[in-house]
Amino acid sequence: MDKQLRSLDRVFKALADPSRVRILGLLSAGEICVCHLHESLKLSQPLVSRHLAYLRRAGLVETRKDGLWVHYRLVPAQDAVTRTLLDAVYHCVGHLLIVGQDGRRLQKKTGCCATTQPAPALSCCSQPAPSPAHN
Amino acid sequence: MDKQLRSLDRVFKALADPSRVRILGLLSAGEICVCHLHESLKLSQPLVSRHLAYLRRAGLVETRKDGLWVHYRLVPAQDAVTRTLLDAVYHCVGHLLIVGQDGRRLQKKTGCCATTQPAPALSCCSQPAPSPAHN
DNA sequence: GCCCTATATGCGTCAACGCGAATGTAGACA
DNA sequence: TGTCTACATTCGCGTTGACGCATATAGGGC
Repeated sequence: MDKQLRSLDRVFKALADPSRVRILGLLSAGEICVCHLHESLKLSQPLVSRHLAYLRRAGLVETRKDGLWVHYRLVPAQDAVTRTLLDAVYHCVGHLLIVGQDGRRLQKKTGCCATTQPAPALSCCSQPAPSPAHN
Repeated sequence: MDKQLRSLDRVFKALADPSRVRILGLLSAGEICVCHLHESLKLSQPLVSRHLAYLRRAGLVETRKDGLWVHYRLVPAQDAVTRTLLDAVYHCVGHLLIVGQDGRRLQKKTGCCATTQPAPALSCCSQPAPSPAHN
């Protein structure tokens, strides 16, 4: 298969699961450790860990180890085309109500290992936004 | 599951296959009948038909019957968020070399039932573009 | 060394896909 | 009515993926 197409396909396949989309929605605000992810998403730890492994294999996230904790963060897109795509994806995911709820749950847990800043303002897409992440 | 999330998930799952991505790449230039699609893509007719059915179920394409022919075209996104996303997707897909090749093969067949106009100029994403669709 | 916590990974099961091959259906035309 | 063309669908098989459950690994503190 074409190399470009395979690369794009990896991205789309990584996005083709609602749990992974929610994970990316949280990560688009900054790096987060696994325990905060699985608590905020109300998903089991092995499930989140496997989805994170999938995203890692797809090249969408990378890790930073810090003692017992592993912090996940988004990987900046390599080329301009992918960057344009992922910008739009993360932007749109930020509009999801459920991601806003996840973000609010995350903020209540934050403090020990997350360095999440409030989600960036989403100005375009004139749409009833979930007024993300300000509980 | 959240309704918004389920809707977005349908889109991402529809994109999670290289054949469907190529189909959408061709359709982003205008409506095309099934026979031209499967010839341009060099994929079997049943295979293309099934992927088109998948895209139809996902709400990404719609059909127009014209005698024996069935013309497929993209469905405009319902809400602003999805529109932003799909604009970026179709734009990026248009940058794929293989989609440019598909488009050139399509142009050679066009004449009887396709109303394909040359792909719209892709100006952003400063990237070695496939200089799409001008054989 | 032991134990605890955070994370990752096997294993088994079930459902969803992807695809080729064959077949079905529907419209056009004689 | 028969036939041809364009398209859709069914069947069968192999692969991938999502998930729960259990278990392994790895680092920190004692």
